[in-house]
Amino acid sequence: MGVKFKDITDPEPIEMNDLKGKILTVDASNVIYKFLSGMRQGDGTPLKDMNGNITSHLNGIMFQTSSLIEKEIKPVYVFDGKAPELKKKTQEKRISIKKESKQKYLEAKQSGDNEKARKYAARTAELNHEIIESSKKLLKLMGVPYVQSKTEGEAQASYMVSKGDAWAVVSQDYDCLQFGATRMLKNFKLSRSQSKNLEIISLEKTLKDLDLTREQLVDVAMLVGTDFNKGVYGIGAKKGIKLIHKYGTLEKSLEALDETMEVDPNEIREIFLNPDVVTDYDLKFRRPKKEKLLDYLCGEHDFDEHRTNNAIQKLQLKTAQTSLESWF
DNA sequence: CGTCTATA
DNA sequence: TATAGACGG
Repeated sequence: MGVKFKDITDPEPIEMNDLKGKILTVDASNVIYKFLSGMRQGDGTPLKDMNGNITSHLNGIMFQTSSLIEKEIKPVYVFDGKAPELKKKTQEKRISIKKESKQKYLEAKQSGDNEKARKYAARTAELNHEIIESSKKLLKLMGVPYVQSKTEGEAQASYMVSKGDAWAVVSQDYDCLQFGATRMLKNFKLSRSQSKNLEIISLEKTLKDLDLTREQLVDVAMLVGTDFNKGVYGIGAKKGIKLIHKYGTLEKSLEALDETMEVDPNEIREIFLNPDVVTDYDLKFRRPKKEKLLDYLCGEHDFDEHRTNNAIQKLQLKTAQTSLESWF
């Protein structure tokens, strides 16, 4: 879920058009999860091919990415590696919520309550090996770059932005700021109220507004609670900032509160400030493999040929231009 | 979630 | 041009 920093950031509105020509890093598990949970029919059943394979994620990746590239926005997908040990508790909690949801989904479906069924079905979405591998295969055929992180996708995606190799990270998760992303885009989506509430948060502005260093922001996060520690009961973002302003560090704040932390703060600092990242990534957009895409999506997974061809066209249009750009 | 279509 | 609904696989 990330840190609860909604109240202390000051996002600025931004238009989809302003992203023209920009490379954006996207936490792949994040978007794939959204496709898996959102792209369902009335009773909560996801999109499937005739063999029963789930295809919601392939549909989402294909049609979202092609539309972005048509708008000259270049998404780079960043896949999760191994999560830090400290995240175990957060992960276990998620698994138990998933189990509960599965039960409630089955109950609702049994009783014919479609609305409830759909709601709980969305929470049962699972990013298994097959989902991840099929997503990577599709991206490769599309000519869209992806990066396999060693650690958390969010950390790698943020690192690439901090290096200036990408312009912003697409995320709903404030962790990106602790990870050092200079810009994060919130409410990024294409359909419906597109760009209606698209927002950008600047790390520099955030730190300046709050009068904190990034190191101190991480300390505030630990007081509030992160995916890696529980946080102090009763301390939210605003109180956390006051404490760090007053005492300077997490340790001194804890001492003043007469509180202790269950884990070594330095271990969490390391996760946020010095994550194990890949540095030799390749962000080149390539020409889509048209025939293989048609084979894969229409042949293997029963996608509509006309719609698929349309999307491939959008990919081709821009890749032609982007490869041309690289000559200058 | 994202597309296309109907409707005003 | 903007919004609502049906559908995608």
